[in-house]
Amino acid sequence: MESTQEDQVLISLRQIIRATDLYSRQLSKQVGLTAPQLLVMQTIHRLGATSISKLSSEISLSQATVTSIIDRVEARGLVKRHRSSADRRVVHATLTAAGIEKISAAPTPLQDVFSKQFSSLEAWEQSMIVASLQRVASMMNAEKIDASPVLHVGGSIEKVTEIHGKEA
Amino acid sequence: MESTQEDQVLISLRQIIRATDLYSRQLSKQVGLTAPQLLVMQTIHRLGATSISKLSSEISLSQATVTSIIDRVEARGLVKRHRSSADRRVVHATLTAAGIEKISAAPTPLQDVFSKQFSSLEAWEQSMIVASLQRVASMMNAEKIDASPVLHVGGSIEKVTEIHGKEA
DNA sequence: AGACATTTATTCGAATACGAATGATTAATC
DNA sequence: GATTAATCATTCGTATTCGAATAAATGTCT
Repeated sequence: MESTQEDQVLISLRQIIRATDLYSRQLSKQVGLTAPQLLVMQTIHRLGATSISKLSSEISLSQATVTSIIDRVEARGLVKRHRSSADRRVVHATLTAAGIEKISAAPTPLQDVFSKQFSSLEAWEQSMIVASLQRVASMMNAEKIDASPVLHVGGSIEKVTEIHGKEA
Repeated sequence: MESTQEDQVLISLRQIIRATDLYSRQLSKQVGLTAPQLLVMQTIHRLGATSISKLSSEISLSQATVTSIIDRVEARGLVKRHRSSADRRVVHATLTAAGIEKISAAPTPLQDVFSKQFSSLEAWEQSMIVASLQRVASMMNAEKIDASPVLHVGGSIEKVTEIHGKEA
C-alpha cells in the first residue's frame, strides 16, 4: 500500500481544506463571523469603498459568492451597500461603525495556532512554505489563470470562464 | 501595500481551494462525478467493502458528508449499501459493476495539469512541496489532534487520525 | 436482566461556492 | 439616436461541508 508523492499532496490538501473549514466554524461561534465573512470585511476595510467585482478578484471568490456573503453581513448591519452614482451598475460596499468594531476585535482568518507556529519558523522555512504553496496554486491554475502571456488555443481551452480575468 | 508571508499563505490557500472546487465542477461535467464523489469511490475500491466511518477518516471528511455523497452515487447505481450482519449499526459500501467501470475511466482527483507538471519536477522539489503541505496541514490541525485521538478497538485500526506528518 | 453510555449512520439546518440565467446599466457601433 | 454588445450585480439551482440532534444497535456495569 504505497502512496505516491501525489497521493500525499492530495491528502494534505484535503486536510488543509478541512482544517480551514473547521476553523471557520469555530470562528463563527466565537466571533460571530465565518472566515469568508471576515475576509470580505477585512478586504473592504483595506481597500475602502470597493465594488463587488473588485472584491471577488481580490480574494479569489466568484461574484455570486461575494454577493451572498455580503447579503449576510449587511443583514447584520456590519456592511452597507451603496450604488455608485458614476456607474449605476456598480455597488460599493463599506463597513459600518459596527463592522469596523467587529473586525478590529477579530483574530486572523487563519488559525491562531497556525499563525503562532508559522511565525516562529525560521525565515527560510517560511519562504519555502510560501514558495511551495504558490507553486501548487499556480500549477493548479495553469490553464485558467494566466497573468499576461498569450496562451493560445492549443488544446482544451474553449471558453475562458473569465470570472475575474482582469488582474488589477 | 506590503503583504506579509502569512498573507501570501492565505492567498495561496484560497486559490488552491478555489482551483480544487473549479476542477471538481469540470470533472462533474466531463465524467459525471465530482471530486469528492470520485475520491469516495476510489477509496471504496481500494479498501473493499468499507464502513462509512472508515471512509470518513480515510479521506478527512465527516460522516455526515460521506453519507450525503454516498446518497448521490448510490442513487445513480454506482455504489451499494449493505448493512453489516455482524454489527447492524454498520453500513458497508461497495462499488457496483457500473461504479467500477466509471472510476476506471476517470482521471485523478487532482488536476491533470497539476499532475503533469508535478511529475515533471525534480524529486527534491516534489519532496519539498509535499513536506511543506504536510507542515501546513499539521500546523493547522495542531489543536484538534490531541483532543480527538481515541484509537481504541484493538482490531484492525492502526491509526485513525494520523493527521500529523509522522513517518515518511 | 436492566440502566446507562458509546458507537454508527442518518437527517436537518446553515454557510459556502460555483455556473448559468436574468435585469439593469453603460459602452460601442452604425 | 437606435440597436447591439459588454459589464455588473443579483437570483436560482445544485453540491459540498460541517455540527447537532436523532435513531438504532451494541457495549458496560451493577
